[in-house]
Amino acid sequence: MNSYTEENYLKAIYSLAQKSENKGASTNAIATALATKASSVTDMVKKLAEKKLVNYKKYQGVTLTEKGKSVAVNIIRKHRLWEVFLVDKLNFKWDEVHDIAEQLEHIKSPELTQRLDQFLDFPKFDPHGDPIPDAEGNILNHAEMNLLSELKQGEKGVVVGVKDSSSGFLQHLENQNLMLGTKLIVAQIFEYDQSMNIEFADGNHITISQQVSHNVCVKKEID
Amino acid sequence: MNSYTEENYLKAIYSLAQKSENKGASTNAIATALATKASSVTDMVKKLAEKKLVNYKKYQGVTLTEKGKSVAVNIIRKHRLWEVFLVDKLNFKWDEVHDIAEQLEHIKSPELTQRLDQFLDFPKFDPHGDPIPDAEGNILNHAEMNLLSELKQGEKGVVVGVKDSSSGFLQHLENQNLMLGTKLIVAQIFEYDQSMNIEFADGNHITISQQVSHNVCVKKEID
DNA sequence: ATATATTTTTAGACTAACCTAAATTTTATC
DNA sequence: GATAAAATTTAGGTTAGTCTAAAAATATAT
Repeated sequence: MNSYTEENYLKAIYSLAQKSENKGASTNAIATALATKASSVTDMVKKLAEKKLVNYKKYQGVTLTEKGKSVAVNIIRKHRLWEVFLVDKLNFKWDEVHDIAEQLEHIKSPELTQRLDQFLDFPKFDPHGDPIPDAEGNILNHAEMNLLSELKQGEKGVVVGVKDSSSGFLQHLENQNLMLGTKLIVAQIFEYDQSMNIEFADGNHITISQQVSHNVCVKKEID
Repeated sequence: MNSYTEENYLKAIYSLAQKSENKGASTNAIATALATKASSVTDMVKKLAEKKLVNYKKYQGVTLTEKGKSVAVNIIRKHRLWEVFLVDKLNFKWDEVHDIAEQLEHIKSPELTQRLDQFLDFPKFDPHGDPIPDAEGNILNHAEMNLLSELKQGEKGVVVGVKDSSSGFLQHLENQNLMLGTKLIVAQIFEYDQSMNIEFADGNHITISQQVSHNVCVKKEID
């Protein structure tokens, strides 16, 4: 089992890796991210290396091992699920939840996480629009995702999530048959109000406002 | 702000004070409650005394100050609210929630506690039947409650809580169909070992040891 | 390529919380 | 009231995580 502090280091290293492509996280960068000193980072990184959670060579920066990545992603999963809970169920504003989720993410109980996920109807995005990793640690890369409103005429995509996860919006999508996994083609975009006509696999067409297309996340399909 | 560990000490001292009327908690008793050593307790108690959270005189045991009591009660409030959440919203069994609530009770955010309370419709009792302190720290008096072992032959009662909330004990009760809200009559008490035969509303009878009846709380029903 | 600046690591210390073992105080017993 | 037993405290040490200051390695600039 990893300590609260170890978990925070892994999370910081993970998110630094996201930002700077495939280079390892530097000692200083980690120190800045965690508001601590470089020497403390060196100590901790050695410990994480012993536990096979990071790859570390002196002076060469740090990367997560598969094991370390899986721990980090699980914490991010919990963080984002709790954020959904706080906003959707307890009516916090999206900008008030970070510090509380920062504490809740360390609660240890896989069963709790699973049940929370279910209670929240398996949300795919947190209130800030960041994707929530699934229980196996699969996480949608933000790079390979677009808002439906960003697609151009003729482009194909599959619905992978929503930005607005209010029950009103989800209801609306369901009424329109726009659901998770739905495949679609952008048939036409109307200049006037940026509303969009889309075609489903079964040939049916619907028109949606930009407000809607701006809150639906899709993965582009290239063929 | 108090550490996780300090909070656990305050909670332990509070609950020991409940049990043994108005005497201070002894060093050994605290050590046992927290599965630590007496010498560690002495160290921590000195620290809590410096912070004006407990009254402490060497060799004389410990009592909570008003400040310490208020911290302890707030943690108990959070613990019990989270237990309600886990059982009512996430469908955990009442004997599965203690360890998780033990972690959740330390989350620091008064706003969160308040909203959770509201989300749960301001519950007055946790799933084990223990009263939930309100935001000001007022807690319902356990006085109108008896241990099942205190009832006499022929007396009626309804199960409102447990003293031992270990999952082993709760499991045992469930197996015997002794649950929160269960109505019963004391059919017979066996002198030899003080074991007790009780009758349920449906006419079924079971016999329980004094160890069990001594850990079940009931509200007497007079008719 | 050498000197300088920056980054990183090491060395040595600190605090919180814990431990064991020994010393002290209180309580119980005769 | 002396003495044995039990409870409690003290003394000294450990580990996790942190720090400052100095040393070592790497990167940058002329």
